[in-house]
Amino acid sequence: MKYVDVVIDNNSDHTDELYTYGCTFDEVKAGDKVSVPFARGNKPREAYVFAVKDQLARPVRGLKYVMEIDPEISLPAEALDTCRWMKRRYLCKYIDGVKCFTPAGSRSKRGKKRDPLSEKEYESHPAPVLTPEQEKALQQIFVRMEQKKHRILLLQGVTGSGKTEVYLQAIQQVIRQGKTAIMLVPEISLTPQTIRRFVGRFGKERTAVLHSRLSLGQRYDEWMRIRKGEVSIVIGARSAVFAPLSNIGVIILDEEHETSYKSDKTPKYDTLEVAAKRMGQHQGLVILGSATPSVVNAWRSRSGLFDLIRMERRYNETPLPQVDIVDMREELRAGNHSMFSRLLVQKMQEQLSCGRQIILFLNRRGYSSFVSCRSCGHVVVCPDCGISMTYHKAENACVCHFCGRKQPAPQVCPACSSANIRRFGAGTEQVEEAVRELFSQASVARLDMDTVRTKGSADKILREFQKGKTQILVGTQLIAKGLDVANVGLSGIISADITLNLPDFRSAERAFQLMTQAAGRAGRGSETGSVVIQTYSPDHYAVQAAAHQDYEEFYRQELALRQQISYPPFCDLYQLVVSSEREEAAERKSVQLVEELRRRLGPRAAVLGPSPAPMYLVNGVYRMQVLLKAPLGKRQEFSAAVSEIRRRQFLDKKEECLLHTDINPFSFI
DNA sequence: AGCACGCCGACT
DNA sequence: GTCGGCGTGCTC
Repeated sequence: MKYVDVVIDNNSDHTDELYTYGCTFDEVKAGDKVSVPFARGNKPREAYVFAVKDQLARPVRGLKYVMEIDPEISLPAEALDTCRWMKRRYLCKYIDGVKCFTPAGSRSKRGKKRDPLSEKEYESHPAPVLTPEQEKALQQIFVRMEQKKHRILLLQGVTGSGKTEVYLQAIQQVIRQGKTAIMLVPEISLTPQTIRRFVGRFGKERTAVLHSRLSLGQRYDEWMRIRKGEVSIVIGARSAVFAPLSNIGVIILDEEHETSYKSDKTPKYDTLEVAAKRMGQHQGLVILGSATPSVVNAWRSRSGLFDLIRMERRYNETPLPQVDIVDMREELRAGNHSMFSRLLVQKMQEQLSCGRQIILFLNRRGYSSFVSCRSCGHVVVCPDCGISMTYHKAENACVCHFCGRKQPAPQVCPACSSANIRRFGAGTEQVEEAVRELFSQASVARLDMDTVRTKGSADKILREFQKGKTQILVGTQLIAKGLDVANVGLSGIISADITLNLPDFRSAERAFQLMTQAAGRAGRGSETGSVVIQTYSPDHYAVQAAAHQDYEEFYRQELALRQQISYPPFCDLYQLVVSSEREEAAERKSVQLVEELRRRLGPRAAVLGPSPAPMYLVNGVYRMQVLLKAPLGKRQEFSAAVSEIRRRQFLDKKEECLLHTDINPFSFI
């Protein structure tokens, strides 16, 4: 007879603990999925074995027994350890962590193969000759691999420096050593071309691809292939960091700065942290790649926490584009009220006349960003979320960009019935319209979440552009990604201010990354490209640094600011949201939370709030926000305090309040 | 969360 | 008497 500690698959905070059962199956091992009788009805429930013991540490009243062991699903010990760690780190439940590691689907009933790569053929491309810089980067990686110690490396390489080839050969080396690898890319770059490149190099037999387009069944089958050791490489988006590989040698995060590496739903994990936790147990490497690293990881790589490898030359030695900043205040003074500066129009004409393509960025979809009454000042606001609604001309509707709610655009002011209702702030829809008017002979396309939804895949729109069928492409930052080599002579940023002025401490970082990426799209062929950045803040350091393509300059200034006002990387920032259907309860409980935090963490702890959350009223739930800054090295203590407060003061449903926590969120909205 | 238990009012 | 409303408390 064995005894097992299990986690019940029950989505409740109240059952988030280890339950001890007897087990008559001697083959039971930690990680097994089992079936156990639970609660009064003794209804069979799924559970996961976290520990196996030969004796009970203390007597258990009413001990029950494991009914059966699922022969299909079993997690490696390392995964269990990562689940325990996730519970502490992200204040989630055991089962939330377990769900990350287990497939949602089930075995195919008819034993059919559901291989997502089965139909296609993949050409194998031999490894190209490396540039001296790539060779050097790779050697540094190999040296780290030889040491067989856990290490995190930041590969900071300018756009076009050939980072992907370095990843490919690093993976090759890991496989030669008989180990496995996980290659992570942002969902948006998980295109057929990317998949083709990796599968083409390593062959589909040894590669598994995990992405959001897979069906539950396909995902299950891929999971089984991985778990059985049939594959050596897993390529996928964020969630692939949980791939059940054993003997992992390296986990690579390409475009490390992308916000999609932070999960936005429970458990709100940071992919890099999970990768580091797993590789700590496997004694392997984590490689981060970016042309514009996040300030946090740039700092870690410069303070010795991570290793830094740089690649500063473009693969084909293409010169950097020429960047012009246009001060839109001066355009106004000169009587130009349009959204295009004179310089941008002139450059667009030049490019069109010599047959080159143009991309225009505006980081806001829709037609107008808000609708407001000129008589009384009323702004059309989403009734569910309380944020201003965006006008979409194609549908003549007001759309909430947070919850997606759509309603007809009002003809008169809903508050005072005045006909003086107007739309403000241009979006991509309006830019597209204006471009068509200004350049009626040119072919124009738009790429944003709206056109992706209605006009087929982003891939299709991008392909048309790459084939040269489209001359001008208007879009949000979606086009700053996926777009690779094309005949782009000019890249225009319609308004750098939208990103720059977001209410978030990372807005400058985002704006810099966006501008740099946009600049990187121009002139990737043989000729020098041109970039125009339009802004009302031409002297802002992020704009200046982007214009000079100078990452270090941006980093230096941004880091100084972060230090001054204590933001990451100099602290961990906790977003705590108290929510309730009763406004009064949310308010009272959030005040109590602040007092409790101060009492436990001392008066010097930086507790900000409570204040109404950015989305104060969402679907009938009121939300109060408290921000908490944990100084470096205090993370565990602060997390434990928050966890304890939640357990003692928010678990009882009489409180009518929930406490949501997000540590270092990527957005506060 | 989900489910059984139980205490109370309404109805055959 | 007994059916069923949902408030309460527990789950190895």
